[in-house]
Amino acid sequence: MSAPSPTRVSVLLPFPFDTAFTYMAEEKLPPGTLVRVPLGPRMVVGVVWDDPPDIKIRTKPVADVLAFPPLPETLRRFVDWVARYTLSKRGDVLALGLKASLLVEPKRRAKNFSFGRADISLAGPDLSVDQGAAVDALRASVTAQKFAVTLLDGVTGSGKTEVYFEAVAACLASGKQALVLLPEIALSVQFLQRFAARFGAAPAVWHSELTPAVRRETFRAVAEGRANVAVGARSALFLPFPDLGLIVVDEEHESAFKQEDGVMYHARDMAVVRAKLASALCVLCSATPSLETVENAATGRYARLDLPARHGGASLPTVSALDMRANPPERGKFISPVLAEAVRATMARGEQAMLFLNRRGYAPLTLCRHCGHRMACPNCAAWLVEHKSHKRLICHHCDYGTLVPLTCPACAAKDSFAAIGPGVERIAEEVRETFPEARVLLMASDVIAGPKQAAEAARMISEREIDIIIGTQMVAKGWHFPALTLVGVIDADLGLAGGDLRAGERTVQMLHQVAGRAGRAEAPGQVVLQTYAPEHPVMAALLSGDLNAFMAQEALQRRPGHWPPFGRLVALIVSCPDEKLADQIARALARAAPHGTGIDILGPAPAPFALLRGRHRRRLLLKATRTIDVQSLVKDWLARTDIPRRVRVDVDVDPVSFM
DNA sequence: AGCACGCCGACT
DNA sequence: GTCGGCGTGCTC
Repeated sequence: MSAPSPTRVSVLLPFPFDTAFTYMAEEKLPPGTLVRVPLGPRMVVGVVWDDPPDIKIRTKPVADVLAFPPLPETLRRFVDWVARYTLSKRGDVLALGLKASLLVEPKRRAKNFSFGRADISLAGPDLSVDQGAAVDALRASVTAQKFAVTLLDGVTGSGKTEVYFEAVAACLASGKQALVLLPEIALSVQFLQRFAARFGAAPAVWHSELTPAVRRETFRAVAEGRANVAVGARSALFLPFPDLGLIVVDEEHESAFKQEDGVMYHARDMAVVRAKLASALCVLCSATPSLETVENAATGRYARLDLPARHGGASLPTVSALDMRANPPERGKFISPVLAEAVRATMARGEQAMLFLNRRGYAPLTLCRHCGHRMACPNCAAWLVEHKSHKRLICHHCDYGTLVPLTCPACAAKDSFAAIGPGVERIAEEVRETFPEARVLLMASDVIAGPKQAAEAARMISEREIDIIIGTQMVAKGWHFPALTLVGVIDADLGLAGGDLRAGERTVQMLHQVAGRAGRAEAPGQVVLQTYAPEHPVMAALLSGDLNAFMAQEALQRRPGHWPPFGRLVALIVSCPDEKLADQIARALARAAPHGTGIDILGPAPAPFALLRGRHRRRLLLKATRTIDVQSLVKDWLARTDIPRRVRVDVDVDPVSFM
């Protein structure tokens, strides 16, 4: 027996360093061990990493070894992988899971903490034949304990959730842990109730609004295996599951899975990687799967399960396009008389109607009738949006707010402002005028700010205290309201303008999801799309309900130019408070850009928000064929370009939003 | 990220 | 004469 002798250990710190630091330890510490180490004048928590320690550098000693299970190897490899893929620093990626969960010492332990220990002895629900077949297939995959990806494509209301709950049950029965990723946790009160009904307990929940104490307890419960199932937003991928058997990504097409700042990763894509590293099953669920996933299923990389019919005898809603050129609303109004009549008829039957407009506030533009001045944000290239509920003009990009001025700042005219265009507040106003007897509920993020309000809204609708719901995309998904039979889309064309690569795909997905709120029980559903372009392929797809044909058409358009998913994109966003300098560096990057077969450089062009939070932005796009290693290309590209410190270059691998 | 150091403007 | 602004650089 030899006495423990001091050794050097590599420690990755949750800060913007790509390299692990080397410290001196009393004895050998296995990789994954959590340690407290000195960093400059302070003490920080880091993780012993697998890199060889630096043998030359001067070291400080490890201060403390934390009593915590080592971070699993699969998580460490995942952190390395995500960093390499997104061109981020490994420390930044580590911080996604570690930050605010272990670094802070809570004053007291979390009260009423639920560990997320699901009870798998409870009986599952009665399933339809389709559901049963899908459950059997998923059970077989999850018990195989091998990496695989399955697309679960089910129409809205087909009971996808019940199906993947059975996959979760099978995973837990085999002694492994399960993770369910959802796009928005705040709205999942209904979801958590369904989970509790199936498993007899709430799952461990993970999202950005948790208090540090709850975060810490959850992190530990997952690491120790006491929590066997977690439900969370994208960063739940970085929880330290020692024995992960299943990842479900619900609403996999949702762009909310893409992190748009800091480490820019797509949680759906990284879920597949996490599953691969853990030899687990990954299930991607959607009624409107992304073209990426559809293509992976078509080429056989992913398995595919379909639920083509609604559950419990409900039928899919009928969809019609309302040509606004032939049926215009009254001057100053936005609801066509045809849609108003449909709302009236729905209420007369004692059913509920929902009007959807994906625009918050009262009016998206405030304009001086006298001189034409438009109220714009001083920090961003964006108009200020009037919010009557707050009596303010607000920038939706930086949260700048100001009172509506009494006189025009440009020409000093009094009371000269006109509200141009509708937001949901304005639609609510019109509805209250048109249907004074109706009980109206507005659902938008400024009114429904948290899970409590969302739950109360859901209760009011379920208990039939509401006749007409007006909402933004917050109402589009996940809800199940049996008495809701009419969905009216105020502006179906919104979102199609702008030439974004995925504008059509996104609009189809969102409107199909909203449409899916109608007629989920016995009473048949009806959807009315107000549009000025009823012949547009997006409308045609929604009318026919044949989304597969639409996606096939999308694929046909994207394939020849090697647009995603048939090629790869990397966006470089150059930003600087000084516009000239931003321009100059963007042009320097363009000159230094890589070239060769299969590589295209687009730009520099003003980024879609050419001014954001006081920074001028330019964008370059690298488009490459699938076999090209874009990460190395971009790394070298940045390395040979001189970038002054005041200029920031953000790299977005696989950008989703071009706005 | 955080913190120290450092060199220029308007205050007690 | 100092307090403090945040640009720059460093942390094993």
